[in-house]
Amino acid sequence: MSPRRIDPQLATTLLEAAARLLAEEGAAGLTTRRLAAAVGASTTAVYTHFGGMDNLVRAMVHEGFARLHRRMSTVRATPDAVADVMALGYAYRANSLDHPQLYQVMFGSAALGGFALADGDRQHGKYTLQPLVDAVARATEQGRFRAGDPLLVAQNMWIALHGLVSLELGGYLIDPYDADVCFEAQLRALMVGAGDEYEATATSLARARRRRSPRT
Amino acid sequence: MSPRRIDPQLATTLLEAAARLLAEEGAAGLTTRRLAAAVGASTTAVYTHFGGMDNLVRAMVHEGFARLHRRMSTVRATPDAVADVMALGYAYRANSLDHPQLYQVMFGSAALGGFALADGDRQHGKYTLQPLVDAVARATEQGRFRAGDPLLVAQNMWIALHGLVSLELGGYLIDPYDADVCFEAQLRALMVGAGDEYEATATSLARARRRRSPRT
DNA sequence: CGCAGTTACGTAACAGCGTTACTTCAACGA
DNA sequence: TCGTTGAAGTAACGCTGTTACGTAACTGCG
Repeated sequence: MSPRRIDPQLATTLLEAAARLLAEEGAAGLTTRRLAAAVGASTTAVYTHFGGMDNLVRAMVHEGFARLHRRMSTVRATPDAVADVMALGYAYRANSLDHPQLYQVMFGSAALGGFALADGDRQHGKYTLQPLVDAVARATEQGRFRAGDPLLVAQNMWIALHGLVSLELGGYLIDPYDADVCFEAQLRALMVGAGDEYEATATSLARARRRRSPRT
Repeated sequence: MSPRRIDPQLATTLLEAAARLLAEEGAAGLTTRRLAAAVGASTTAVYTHFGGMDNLVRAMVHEGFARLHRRMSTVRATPDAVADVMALGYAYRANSLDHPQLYQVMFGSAALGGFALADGDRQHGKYTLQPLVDAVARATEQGRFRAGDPLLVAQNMWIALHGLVSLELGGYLIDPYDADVCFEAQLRALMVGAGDEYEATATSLARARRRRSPRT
């Protein structure tokens, strides 16, 4: 193949093609050679622009966290802070289901050829969690949650949510309760665990369900 | 290398070597060639005994679930069923930390060369969960948990536990709350979420902590 | 005891992987 | 117009899982 014109946007093109490959064929389908073929370049392009597959995947992960943050940020505060927390849970799960392969790479559930995230990469979840922390703080101020550190409470909710999404994407939640049932039961249990009254969670859950956003 | 005597126990030898390789060098270190070299055989042995790396890993996963089940079964029922539930949580986490690489393979957090579990393999978690289901049922009978399906409650606890262990093993729980803090906070939140009184969970947690078993 | 038949295993190869010297050639400034 | 710079291609290295083929060892039968 003859040399192509130098394309300064090749980095972006590579990232988009990599995202498509990952989404359509999974982690095993994302290889340097297939990626290069997809954009009509050679495998060297990955190295000139990213220095290797590791960094390219890292860039995808950053984009994944940014998208998750954007999606969480669309959840607006309402007078019912507990419903806000639940709505954030819906948003988190919906984003994961919209980008399942990317989610599994973001949280190490899919090893891309021994690729490993650097320590710093994992901390992108911190600012992503901020909307949840805020909602938890408001629920605490409203007296629905027990007094406590909103960050710790939010982190534990995130942990539980991740468990559900992770097992759902892995296909472990099929018998006898599917992921939908587990998810809503878990949302209520999380709110009660944080201090809310069991009966009150039903109303907030109904409100949160009505706020579910369409696929992005 | 000259042909060795036919070893009918080579399958077992391979499994043990594979477990050691996985534990010591991680998923990336477990390759057919290194495995073959470790037992002084050729890569063909993997295929005659297992039909490929997939089935060998599957056998390791089965063993992993069996070991998890054994460990969960060591938790005895006491008059404080909530403490029993918590003790099962400790056992679950301890087993995962004792065999981190295996845990990540069991739950798909480490892709071994595109290896994927079959649907049936994932259902080994069902009987593994039985001790937890029993303990939840007893806590319900004792009036500490809200009336409800013990299986669903137990499954949600498992989901949250898996989230914690999964993120802990992935190195995501470092700032500002480490995994130990999150774990005990989550245990209490799970019990409260299931219906227990917040104050009562402190006593049960103290009991469960005293029952922690040494490494196996 | 001796001779098939079956099976376990090693050798060697294939395709594909990430990665990297080395080369070529387009783009830009003087 | 020419020299410099840097992006991209070619081709190779060592690694991976997998498999066709040959061989040697064990097993059952006469």
